[in-house]
Amino acid sequence: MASPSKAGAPHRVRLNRERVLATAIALADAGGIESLTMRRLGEELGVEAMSLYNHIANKEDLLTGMIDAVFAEIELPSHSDNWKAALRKRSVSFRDALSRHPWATALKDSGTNPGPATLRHHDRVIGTLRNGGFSIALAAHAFSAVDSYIYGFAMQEKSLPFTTDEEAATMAHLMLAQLPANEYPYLAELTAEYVLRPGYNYGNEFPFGLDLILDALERARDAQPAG
Amino acid sequence: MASPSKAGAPHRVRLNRERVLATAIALADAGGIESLTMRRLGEELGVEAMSLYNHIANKEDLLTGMIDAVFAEIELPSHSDNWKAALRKRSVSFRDALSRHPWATALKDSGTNPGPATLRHHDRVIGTLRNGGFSIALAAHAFSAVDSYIYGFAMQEKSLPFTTDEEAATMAHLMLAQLPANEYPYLAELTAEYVLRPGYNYGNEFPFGLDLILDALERARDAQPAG
DNA sequence: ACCTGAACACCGTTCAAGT
DNA sequence: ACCTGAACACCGTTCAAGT
Repeated sequence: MASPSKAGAPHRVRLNRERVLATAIALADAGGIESLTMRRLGEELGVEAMSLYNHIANKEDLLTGMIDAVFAEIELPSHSDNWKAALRKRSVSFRDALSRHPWATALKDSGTNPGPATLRHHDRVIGTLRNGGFSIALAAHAFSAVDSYIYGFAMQEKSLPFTTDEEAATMAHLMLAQLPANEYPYLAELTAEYVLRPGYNYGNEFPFGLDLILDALERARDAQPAG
Repeated sequence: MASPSKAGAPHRVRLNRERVLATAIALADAGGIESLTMRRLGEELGVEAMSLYNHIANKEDLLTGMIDAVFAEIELPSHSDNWKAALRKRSVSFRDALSRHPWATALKDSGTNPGPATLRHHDRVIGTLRNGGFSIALAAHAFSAVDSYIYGFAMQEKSLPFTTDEEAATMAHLMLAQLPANEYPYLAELTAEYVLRPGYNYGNEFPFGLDLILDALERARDAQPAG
């Protein structure tokens, strides 16, 4: 009544790039990246698919924008923390973001240019290392090592055929039953005695590798010739 | 002439699953995974797309088979080497395989079941760690850490918008020119003083992270309570 | 047993036409 | 300036029909 729009008429909020990106991300989160089509995205926004092209150049532009929006969610390394604590916090935040948006892991494809949030993120990570006493070369090595680990972990986590603990147990039981134990003895052992333990969750493996790498980087940093 | 097939008639080799998989892999290697369509694959094999369904269940089955074929290319860890040397060799071989078939990196999607080559590979890696003195839990940690790093590295490498050194230099110059140096100072520094050095190649970063992780795993192994 | 042609329900994207 | 309907060139997959 207070609204100037006619009663019963669909309250159509003006379309813009941000709303298109946010809705696309929500669709990909809910149904996987393969469920994100221009027609479905239009429908979700109460508009024909063709209207989307007034706000994005094409589907690749849409995907690039979605990736940059995910990077914008990552907590930047704090200047007040020391490099290791700062990098650890942002790494956990990075992995959380990839966990919320699993499709982002595989989408970093060739030719997709980094957006502003991505560039800011990279700049801050490198800055954290440089200010923490890393040489340029060692900072480049460290950046590559940590981010490779995070991306790869997120990808492996995504490729697991289960998410909850109960599903994992069911799945592992099933796999174990199918695995010829004499053909894959070590896999069978690991599944039976590790994966099938109550409370197992692959996600819990993340901190081990992260701290392994951060501790090793600290040693490499300390071993640098004094500059 | 010596052939029993009629002159001029297309020499049609009998279709089978292996030939379908091999041709699909060649197509994906050459033109990217998005260029692999059932119709194009049929054409390449001299057959209508519909005929493929006599040898594969559907496209997902095709992709699963392709992934397993990539795993079959990876050098299994050798029993004669010690765990570290064996794991290092297979890790380099793993990365090489992902480098030859970049599409395989992103394809490990949820729901895709591991094939026999994949299972054998996993079994041998875990076996190498167990025989090298790793507890079950530490073997699981180590497996996750190393393979996450390899996958993530391959993905980052794939997402670079260049492959050769000259392309990299051109690209970096371009990026540097576009980067507002006062907005992304550390990124600008790293690009100017590291990436733009002659001979830079992101792929060369691989051994640093790999050895960082393997050395750290050795320390973790040695720190285990004697069993 | 294997291959094919036609058909179905989808895609991303263009373009002229509407308001 | 933004939205739409019709159309184009594609997809994966089914099914009955051929050999």
